[in-house]
Amino acid sequence: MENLLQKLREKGYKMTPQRRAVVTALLECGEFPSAQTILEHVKHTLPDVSLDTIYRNLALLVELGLVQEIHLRGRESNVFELTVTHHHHLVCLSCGKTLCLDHCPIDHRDVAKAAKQGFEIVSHSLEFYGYCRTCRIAG
Amino acid sequence: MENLLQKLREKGYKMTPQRRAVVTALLECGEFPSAQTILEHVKHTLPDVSLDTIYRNLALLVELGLVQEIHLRGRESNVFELTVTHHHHLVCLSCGKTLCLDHCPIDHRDVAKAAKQGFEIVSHSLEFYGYCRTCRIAG
DNA sequence: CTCCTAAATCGTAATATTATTATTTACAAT
DNA sequence: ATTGTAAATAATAATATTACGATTTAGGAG
Repeated sequence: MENLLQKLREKGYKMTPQRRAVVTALLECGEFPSAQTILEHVKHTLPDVSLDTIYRNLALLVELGLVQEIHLRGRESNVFELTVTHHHHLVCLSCGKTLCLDHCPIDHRDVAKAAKQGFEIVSHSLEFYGYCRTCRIAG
Repeated sequence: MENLLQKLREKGYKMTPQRRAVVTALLECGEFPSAQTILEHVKHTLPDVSLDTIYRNLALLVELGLVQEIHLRGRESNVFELTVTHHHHLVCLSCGKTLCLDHCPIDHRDVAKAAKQGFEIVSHSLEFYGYCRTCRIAG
């Protein structure tokens, strides 16, 4: 949280009760909450918060690298996770379950070198899709 | 296109005029059309086509690995591209421009090994975000 | 502490995407 | 050519996500 405050100040952003509540919700909601789930949690303390505020703050946290957004191809809404260490996810196309993958195969410097166009990479989004063991056995 | 017909047959899917028109549109629309752009192109020959059909066929083509979907973080709608060779994209967070990156740093076997959970990976989605040379110079 | 200003918020509207249902159609087998 | 069946479609509704405008607020400067 102190990390967050510092990053906000660096970029001229402010701390608000709503913003703090979104972070708290991410800490308390368990694994992979959606924007809706976070909204309901935040409403316990801030009943008038708007969904737009949730999305806006999540987008900001993603931009700051403090939160990871996970795209569940075609399924329900996207889900979110506090970034403890940078990592990626496996999404099962059959049951929709999300699994963590500790390993990140991306090196921004290597990619920027391959690009050869003066592009400055600041982040990336990567998900793997397939079938989990349970669904493979069932299917 | 013959490649497409074969892949469809393998999995029990059918070829329809709408499906063919979506592929034609991808060939003729220039770089990175959105679902809306493809809809308008298809309407020239099939005026009653529905947007749902466009999305459904694009999703199928993505599933078959024949089309790549590009997520433009927070900007307009997603865009699509026929897969000639598998590759990824750089998206500029300032002007929204999309650039191709010939190189793919992902090896499904390595990742599956790292996962160690019997997960079978069939595809992945990867985009890089940052700032293109033009926007960096502009400041 | 008060003022100032950019940032943030809420409420609402607009857009993007997916799901549902009844009907139609491709295509393989007869 | 006819038929049967699973897949595909169009129309519509539902949901997810983003944008906009008026108002409020955080937080630094005086």
